[in-house]
Amino acid sequence: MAKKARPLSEEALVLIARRFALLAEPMRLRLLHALFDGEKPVNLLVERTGGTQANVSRHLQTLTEGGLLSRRKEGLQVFYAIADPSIFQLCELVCGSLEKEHALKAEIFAR
Amino acid sequence: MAKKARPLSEEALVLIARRFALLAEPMRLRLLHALFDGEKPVNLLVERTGGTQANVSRHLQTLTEGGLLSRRKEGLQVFYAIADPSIFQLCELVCGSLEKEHALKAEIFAR
DNA sequence: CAACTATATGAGTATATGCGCATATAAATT
DNA sequence: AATTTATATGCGCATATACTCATATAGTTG
Repeated sequence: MAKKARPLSEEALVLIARRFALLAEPMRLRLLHALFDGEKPVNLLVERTGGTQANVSRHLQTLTEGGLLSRRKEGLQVFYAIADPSIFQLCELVCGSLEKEHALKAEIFAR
Repeated sequence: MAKKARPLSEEALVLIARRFALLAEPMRLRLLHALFDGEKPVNLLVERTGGTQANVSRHLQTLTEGGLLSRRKEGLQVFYAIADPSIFQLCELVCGSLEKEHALKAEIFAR
C-alpha cells in the first residue's frame, strides 16, 4: 500500500490544487457532466443546467482557462467541449469512492 | 470517446464537489503527500510541511471529516493516515494530465 | 497535584469567489 | 445602418474559508 512519494515542488502543488478547485463547484460539475457526450453551445448548457446565462458563461470561462474545456466559435454561437479526457476517470474515481463510503455508512445504519 | 452520462442528483454533485474541495488546498495536498508512505503523528507533519501547529491541526481535521484520513490516538500523540486509497490514483491522474499539458506548452514555445 | 507536552479550538481578520444585475461586444439578418 | 441574437464582462454584495494568535483540553511524568 505504501508508495514512494515523488518529491513535489511548491509550484506543482499549487497547480494541482488549482485543478482540483476547478472541480470543486457543483455548477461546474454540472457543466462538465452536460458535456460528457460531446460539445454543446452555451445556450443549450444554460438550458440544461438551469443557471443564468452570465453565471454559466463565467464558469465556462473558468474551466477553459483551467485547461479542461475547449472553445470553438461558429457564427453567433460558442461551442464548448471537454478538452482533457482525464476528467472522465477523475469523476469515476471520486464517484466510486463516495459510493463505497456511502454504502458503508448505510450498512452501519442498517443493522 | 463519448460516454453515457449517468444522471447525477444535485446532492451527489454537492458531495463530489466537496470531495474535490478537500484537495483544492496546497497545504492539504502537502499533508496527504507526507502521508503517502504511511501514518505519521501531527508534530512530524508540522515539521515536514513547515506549517503552524494550529493550521496543520485544522487541515487534518478537515481531511478526516471529509473521509480522506483516519485518526488514531496513542498517548499524547495523534497519528493520521490516508483512509481512502483512491487518493493515490486521483493525484496520479491529475499530475499526469498536468504534465502532459505542460509538456505541450513547452513544445509550442520550443520551435 | 503540579508541570509539561501534544493536539485541538474559539475569535478575529483578510482574501477569494460565486452570484445577480446591468451592460458591453460580436456576429448575423433585415 | 439598425435590429436582433448569442455570449462575455464590469461591478457590487454576500458568503466561505484559510490563516494567526491565544487559549483550552487531554494525557504524561515528576
